[in-house]
Order: sequence, then C-alpha cells, then structure tokens
Amino acid sequence: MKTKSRPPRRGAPPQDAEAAPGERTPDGSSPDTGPDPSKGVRSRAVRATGARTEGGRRRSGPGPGGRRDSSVQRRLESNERERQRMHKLNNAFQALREVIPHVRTDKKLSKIETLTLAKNYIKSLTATILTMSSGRLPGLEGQGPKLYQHLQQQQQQVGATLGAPEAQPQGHLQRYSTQIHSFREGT
DNA sequence: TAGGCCATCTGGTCCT
DNA sequence: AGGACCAGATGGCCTA
Repeated sequence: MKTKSRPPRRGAPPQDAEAAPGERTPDGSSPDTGPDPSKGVRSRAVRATGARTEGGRRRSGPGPGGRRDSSVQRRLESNERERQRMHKLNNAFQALREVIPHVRTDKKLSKIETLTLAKNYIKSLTATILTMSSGRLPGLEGQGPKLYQHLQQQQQQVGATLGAPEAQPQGHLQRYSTQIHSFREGT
C-alpha cells in the first residue's frame, strides 16, 4: 500500500497561461532535485497560481481582473521557491532512507516510517555505543568520558521519562528490530 | 470505494 | 522588504 512506482500522472493538469513562463521543466520538477521521472512525476507546478480548483486553497482573490501582475509574479516566484524547498526536503528524506537499514527493500519507506525508523536506529546505535564503550572509547581519549557521560545521561533521561525498556540498551535494539519487522509486515 | 500518501498552492508568521 | 518556514487545503494516484 505504500510504495508507488507511479506511472506518469494521468489526466494532465489544466494547462493555462498562468504557469510561470519558462522556468520549470514540463513536469514542474527542478532539474537537480526533481523526483525520478520514471517514478511518475507530478506535474502540478504548471498550475501555478490563480483561482484554481485543484491543489491549494482557492483564492479569495480580487475578483474580475485578478491579481495585479506584480503580485501574481511574486506569488509565482514564491511558489517556485516553495517547490524547491520541498524538493530539498524530499532529497533529504531519500538520503535518510538510504542510510537506514531496513528489510523492506522492495517498497519505499514513507516519510513517517523513515523518521520513525531513523529515530529508533539512532537510539539503538547510541545504546550499542554505550554498551560497548563501558566508558572508554578507542580513539576518543580525552573525549571518551564526556561522551560516555552524555550518553549515560541520555539513557537515564529516557529511562526516567518513559520508564520504558529504553533504560536498557537492549531495549532500543529490540524495539528497532520489532519495528523493522512490523514495517515489513505492513502493520 | 475508502484510506493513505504525496505534491502543490497559498497565506500567515518568523527571521535576516 | 524579501525569503524561509509552516500548516491548512485540495486533489491525484495507489493499494487493500
């Protein structure tokens, strides 16, 4: 239910003259950050602004005649920046997906799954370090104790606030492992 | 068909 | 002032 190797979007969005002139690729993606074209690119950007019924709020606009040109232009530029920002965010999500070990390689992790797995992966790594270091971290002489104290404090805080199995290093690993499997099962 | 996920638009607020 | 950030709204696509 999750991953969609989406075919190119059907039902081309209404093309109109309001699309920002010549600054986007036809699919609305940016050249460097756009999604994989093979995955079905959304072509919504062409909608640009205006009293649209699709995507975004309907404009309670200035009525007949529409926005003034300069105002429309600013909105278009703002939309473009927002798209770029979201593309960067999605790139970051993708980068995160690629460093999180997970079982379900056939399906792309959703954003919420990515964040949740990442959080627990970090916790499990922290717990592992804490367990293995025992206060002495090779190569970190001088910093080791500080790091150890820091990790220990974190563990205690988590344990105190949650009163959960996280207090035990194995708790993180267990939870992470469980989560991986639950994602695999699609639960 | 319903629900989940997503991209995009949009206006408001915060920040530089 | 202008850009970044945020959250709400909207509609498309996909899977169960």
